[in-house]
Amino acid sequence: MSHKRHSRVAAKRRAPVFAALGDETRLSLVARLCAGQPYSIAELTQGHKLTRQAITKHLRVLERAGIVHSIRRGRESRFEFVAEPIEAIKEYLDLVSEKWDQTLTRLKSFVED
Amino acid sequence: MSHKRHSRVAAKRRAPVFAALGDETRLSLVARLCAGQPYSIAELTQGHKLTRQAITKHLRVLERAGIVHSIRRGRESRFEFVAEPIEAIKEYLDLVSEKWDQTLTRLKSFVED
DNA sequence: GGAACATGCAACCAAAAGGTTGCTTTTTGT
DNA sequence: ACAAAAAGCAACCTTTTGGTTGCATGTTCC
Repeated sequence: MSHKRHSRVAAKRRAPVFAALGDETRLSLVARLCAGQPYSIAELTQGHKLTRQAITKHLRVLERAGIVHSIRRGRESRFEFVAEPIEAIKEYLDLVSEKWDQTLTRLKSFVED
Repeated sequence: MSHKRHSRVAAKRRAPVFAALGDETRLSLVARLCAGQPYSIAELTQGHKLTRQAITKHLRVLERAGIVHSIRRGRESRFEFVAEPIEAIKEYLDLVSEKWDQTLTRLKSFVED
């Protein structure tokens, strides 16, 4: 199980994760959920100007991207944060930065010649 | 100029950056561009099944998000990578992870009691 | 000057996104 | 048993997205 292969497989799943984070409302949901406690839809709707149904849709988007996970508990469904997908794209962004930094370094040494 | 204020100002710009990365085609463009050299639209179109116009649109999306920057040089417009926006969302994701880790730690110590 | 190249611009199109409203179903608490 | 709470389901609407084709404009180079 090479690292390379791992990131290749994960590659297809990256765009949806970025896309899921590409919305202010969903970013604020993530901000609340990553604090740890699971929240019900009704609770998560609090503070937003949107309807419960709209929030539900956003939560499903996050869920499809794997960023969040829901379990029905009684009459409410509780959503909780899942760290892996975000860790994965962080690693990806690290690669991008690294690649860029290498370029800068190379450029600098070229100028210094 | 507090750190807090800096990230508050940047906050509005975060979602568009994530959104811009939420597409396979654009991710692959970023992957090419972060290697350092500027590329023309025609060059960036190579290897994609899409038309030049489609690629142009994707590049404009990246540009609006600040991830990329274009300068007209003669008859071609050369696009080059800009690192800041991606650095910014990396920092943001670090905060999310950190918040989550704190929760795990708190949870663990609770269980241990 | 004119052919070939690189883009820009615009109209158009289908599908997806982001919302809403309205109604049903499941659970709870008294 | 029943009212209220929480969520699911579905239809509908508007705007955005991702793509196309067709044509105009600006540059290069011989």
